[in-house]
Amino acid sequence: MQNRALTKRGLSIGQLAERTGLSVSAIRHYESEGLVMSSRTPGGQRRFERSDIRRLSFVMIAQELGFSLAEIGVHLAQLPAGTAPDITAWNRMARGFRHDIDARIAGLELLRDRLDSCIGCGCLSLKKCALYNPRDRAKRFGTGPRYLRGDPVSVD
Amino acid sequence: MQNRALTKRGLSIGQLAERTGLSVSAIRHYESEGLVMSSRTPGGQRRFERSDIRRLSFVMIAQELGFSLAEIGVHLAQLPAGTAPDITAWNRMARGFRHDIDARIAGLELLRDRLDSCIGCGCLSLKKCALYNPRDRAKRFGTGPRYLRGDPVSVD
DNA sequence: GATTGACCTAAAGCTTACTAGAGGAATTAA
DNA sequence: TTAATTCCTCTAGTAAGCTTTAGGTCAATC
Repeated sequence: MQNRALTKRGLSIGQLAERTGLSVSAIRHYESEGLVMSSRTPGGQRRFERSDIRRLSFVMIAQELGFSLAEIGVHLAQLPAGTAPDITAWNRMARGFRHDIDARIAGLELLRDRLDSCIGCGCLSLKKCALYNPRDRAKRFGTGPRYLRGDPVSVD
Repeated sequence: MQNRALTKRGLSIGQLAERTGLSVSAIRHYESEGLVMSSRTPGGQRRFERSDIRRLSFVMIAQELGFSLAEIGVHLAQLPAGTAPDITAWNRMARGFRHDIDARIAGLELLRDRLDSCIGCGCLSLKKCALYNPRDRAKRFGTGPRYLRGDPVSVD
């Protein structure tokens, strides 16, 4: 099978995998999660658009930034599905995403600074420490169940 | 059972849970991962030190910053186990941790800036884009399998 | 001394993000 | 046309970080 050629209107899942560096199974998974869509050949095989390369590249970048697939999906939902989004659509989306990134970084910096002034200062009392104010806690990254309680916590 | 009183030399797991805001099961899990240690009563129940409150608080903070339990364990391993660490030990540990936080934030900022100049600029070509240089990719946060290939990726 | 609540262990379940394998059909190169 | 690929759909498994449940024990109070 040729690497470069488009398989008669559209990319096969294998070609898309090669272009993005993702595995075939990962792409199928992303499709099942609604991050990309595909049409089907009469035989039932997936065909993707060229613009899906960019879509999936965005997914990879956003993941590296610590966003979950669900969060990424929210942003991608702003782009037209099926057709190649134009510059305006991409830019609008990118701006919204950048906003989220900034918020995430700001949250990290805040926690870092608080850590500095609480544990780093040597007081060790942690009493009334800003770090333990649950209301201000930055949202956790990563996956898995997070049943962190919002209850006030007493620390010596 | 009294909330405030120490259960005859040491905190029970329930008391520790109450003080930290963690669940009992989470603390048991952390112990199984080596993040805290406990002694046992003649009857087999766990007893923790007061200093474990701070230890677990540190775990919570570090998690919120996006570190895995394994990574957190590496930092905590520098503190003496069983006894309350002194200010010097805490500060040494906090400095090392702060270094990791800074690295993490720097990585995020780098990716953010690259996103700006690649997707955000409107060029949409992504050709030779710095973001797709796998060597520079920041390590992903979160858990789960990451089989991101290091192969060069071709993007239209 | 009995009851009640806290605790114990061990095993299984849940979520996210995938991978791997089985069994079979569609494409494509020769 | 045939053989080699690639692709398809399930189903099941993996890792991290816990929770839940089951069946039973300990400890503090009435």
